[in-house]
Amino acid sequence: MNEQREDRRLRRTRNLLTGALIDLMVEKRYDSITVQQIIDRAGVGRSTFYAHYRDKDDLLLSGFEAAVDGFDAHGDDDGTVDSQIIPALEFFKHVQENRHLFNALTRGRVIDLVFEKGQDYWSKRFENYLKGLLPQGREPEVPLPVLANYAAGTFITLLKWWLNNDMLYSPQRMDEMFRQLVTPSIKAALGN
Amino acid sequence: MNEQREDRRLRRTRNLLTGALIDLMVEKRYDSITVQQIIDRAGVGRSTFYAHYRDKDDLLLSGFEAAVDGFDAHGDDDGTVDSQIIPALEFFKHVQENRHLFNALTRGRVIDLVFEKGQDYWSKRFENYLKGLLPQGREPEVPLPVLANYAAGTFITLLKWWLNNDMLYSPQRMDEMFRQLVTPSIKAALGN
DNA sequence: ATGATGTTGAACATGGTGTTCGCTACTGAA
DNA sequence: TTCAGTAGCGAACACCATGTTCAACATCAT
Repeated sequence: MNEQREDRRLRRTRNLLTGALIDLMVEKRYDSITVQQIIDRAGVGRSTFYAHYRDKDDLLLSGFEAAVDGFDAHGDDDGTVDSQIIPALEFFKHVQENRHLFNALTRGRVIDLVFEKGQDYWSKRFENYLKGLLPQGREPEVPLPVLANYAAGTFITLLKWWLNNDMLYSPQRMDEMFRQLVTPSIKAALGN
Repeated sequence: MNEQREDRRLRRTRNLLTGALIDLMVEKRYDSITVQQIIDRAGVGRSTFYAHYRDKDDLLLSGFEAAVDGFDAHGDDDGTVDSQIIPALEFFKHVQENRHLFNALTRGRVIDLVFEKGQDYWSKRFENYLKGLLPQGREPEVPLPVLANYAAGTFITLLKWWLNNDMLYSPQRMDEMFRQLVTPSIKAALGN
């Protein structure tokens, strides 16, 4: 009940701060942004900031988590090599919807940190998937961990390129490219 | 003549500082390293540090340039799709020889900055190369800029994986994998 | 109205940065 | 060997960002 309400002021303050940080990240490198600048831009008191967040990084990650919330892999199994494991289309769409945040992350040079986790996660899932796909007793031409890391890395690379080029193509096209690039290599490496 | 001499003390001090920074980067994140820690470890006076370098970043980049000096693409043309453009084997070898520095860069989370430049450079060269390779009037399935960025990105991804896994395989094997992964996709995208 | 909770901003302690300067120690050349 | 020139030293300093504390004020539900 009381937690339910959550006092609109709380949410308002957090939104102001997150918005100010994103604003600033569009303008300058993340490391060069000071807490003072954030609270000035947000019109929020200094102590209020520290009542909500431990430091600048905390604010950043909270904002990011909020934006990623509500995103969960759907796993539409259409039979191709990788669709369930790396839900590329879903993710491209999601990034497009939150382009403001992701652009800021890119400019602020924090995107690497964020995507690193994603790459690890997808790489592991993909490796398990490939393990099941490989015929018994057969050795792939490229070791599975490398192969999995390659696939996840390609996805991240495409995502970065897309963000750095004003999302020139549609999410559908990007997803298509991802598969066009990764599928031949995977098939060749697995030996069929 | 006078520049030739260069007082051994100068070089010694610089080596001490670079070494201390690398030492520290092996232990902790780059941003958490202070100038004080560097000069303590190096046994060098504070003012001496600032006489040589403008700041921490300056020291880092100088050290990196020094290590990359003496490396230049050989371009051994053996007829496969990419050997001249991205001299992967040469680079894997070079990284292995300077593994100390590259490991430190990786742990210090600065590697992204350094490789970003490399990826841009290779991507552009590769795009030009592919442009010449494509039959007149034919459209590739994946746009050339994306394709080039993909190839350069794959190389960087492999390099990072290699560094993060104790250089498990030989430079020759890594080079081989790079080609096994990239070649099928390139061929498929170019339509042959 | 009242208590609970959120906000404010000044003041403060702390710690890193980069500069200055008088002194010492070493170097290479004659 | 001598000596002028150069490099290194480190204490002291001004500056600035961080994160904490606190007393006063604002807002809301009941």
